[in-house]
Amino acid sequence: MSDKPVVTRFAPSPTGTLHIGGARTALFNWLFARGRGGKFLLRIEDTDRARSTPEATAAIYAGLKWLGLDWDGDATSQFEGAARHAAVAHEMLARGHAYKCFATQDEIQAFRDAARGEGRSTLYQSPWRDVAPADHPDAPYVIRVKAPKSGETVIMDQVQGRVVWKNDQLDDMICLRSDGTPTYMLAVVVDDHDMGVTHVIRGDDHLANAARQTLVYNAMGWDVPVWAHIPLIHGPDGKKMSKRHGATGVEEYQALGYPAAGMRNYLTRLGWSHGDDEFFSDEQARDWFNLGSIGKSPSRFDTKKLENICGQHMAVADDAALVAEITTFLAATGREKLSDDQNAGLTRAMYCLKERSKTLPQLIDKAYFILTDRPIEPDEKSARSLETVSRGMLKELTPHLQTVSWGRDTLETVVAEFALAHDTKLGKIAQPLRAALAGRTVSPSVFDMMLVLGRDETLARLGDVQG
RNA sequence: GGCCCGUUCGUCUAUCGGUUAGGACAUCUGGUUUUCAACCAGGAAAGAGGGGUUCAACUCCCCUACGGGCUACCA
Repeated sequence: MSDKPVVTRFAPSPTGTLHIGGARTALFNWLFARGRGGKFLLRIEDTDRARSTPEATAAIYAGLKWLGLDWDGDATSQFEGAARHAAVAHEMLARGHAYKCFATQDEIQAFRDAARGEGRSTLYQSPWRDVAPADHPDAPYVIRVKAPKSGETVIMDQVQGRVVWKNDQLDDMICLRSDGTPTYMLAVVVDDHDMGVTHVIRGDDHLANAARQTLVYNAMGWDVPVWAHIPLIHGPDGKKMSKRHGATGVEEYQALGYPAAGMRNYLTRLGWSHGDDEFFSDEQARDWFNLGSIGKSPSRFDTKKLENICGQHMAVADDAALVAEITTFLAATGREKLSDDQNAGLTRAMYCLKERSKTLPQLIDKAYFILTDRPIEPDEKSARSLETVSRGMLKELTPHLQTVSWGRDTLETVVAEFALAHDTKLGKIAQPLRAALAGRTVSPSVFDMMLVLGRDETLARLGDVQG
């Protein structure tokens, strides 16, 4: 069983956007499969017709695509397998591992109320469990599994270890509803089995379900998959991540401009470790990822660390890839796309932009000088460094720039000597230069801007502010 | 209520019976600097509490506290 090719799956229910916790679950499944030459499948758990929406399904696809988590084959719909699920329920019935229960929901509710009132277990004990078919009424029924009354059910979990339940704690859960539709508990097992899933990696809110689902595997005589129940991601206050904490959906992080590579790295490291390694490539993540190094306790989401990791990824990213990522970012956030000239400029400037930004918006902000055309309209802050004295200095500096050879070293030398000759600090001349070139107080180095802009454009911008 | 899971610096984590309990982010102090980012040097910062087991426990066992999950004809 361990030498079978790995098959993992991500099985979200389409009732909202792709939650950050779901994204990490998907990521772990993807990493595990991709690192072992296995398959990563996507199944949409849409059996709850009332809550499932096509928009949510689209959001899940979009979120996974943004994160770069590609799945094998087409995504499947759980709902479409309803007939197959029902057939399995009836097969369990035929095998004597399930039974028809004619209890009404009112009867069950009354049982639970009474049980709770008396402090007994609220697990429903159906009176129909051992009733012969000949004595069945002609009435609506559900199909329940026959949970063993004694002994125990053991889950060997790659993250949680060995977890044991006394069988009398397991209820005869419903597999087929009275309207003939399958419940989630049945459908997951059938689908995972039919899809050949070898490793079920999911949130630990499903840990207890694993025991109940084992009943179905056993009833059908199917191999139980390898389990790995991973702890949930919490907000900064340790509570389950929710809207109160700010962004919860991956599309929000995309809109905030976190690069996907940084997001993957951060999410991978959240709850999983490989010694002291914090910053790594996708390739390393795939090679290193394993189930045994997943932590057992929930981890808190830390935006500061996310930013730090993202900054490191941007700094080493390929220039063209970053330009492409910015293009999709602008499109995804409904902003105007860049012109060919702007794209070319951005590409030329990328070397000095990427190492000073942690998010895409920060990078775009610093790229202002290359994305804007003359005449530059200085913002309020930068305008302050363009008073009379500064303008005079720029005017004096200009001739020097007309003749110098246009290279980083020579430019630095010229400006430094100019500052020295005027008995002033480099900063005193750099700020007005920055204001003239970028119209902002924050930008790349003035020398980098001059190089990227070129001599003509630089001189033109300097001329613009000299009045 | 019942069952199950968890608990190392503020945060993410390393450690898998013997360490001055390590790293990273954040934070603080210096330095560098042309703004931002970065960089260099240094500081502060942790084993929830209580019992065991052991020559030795963060590490194994038990109890308590706290946090979380499940307990649906939801997924």
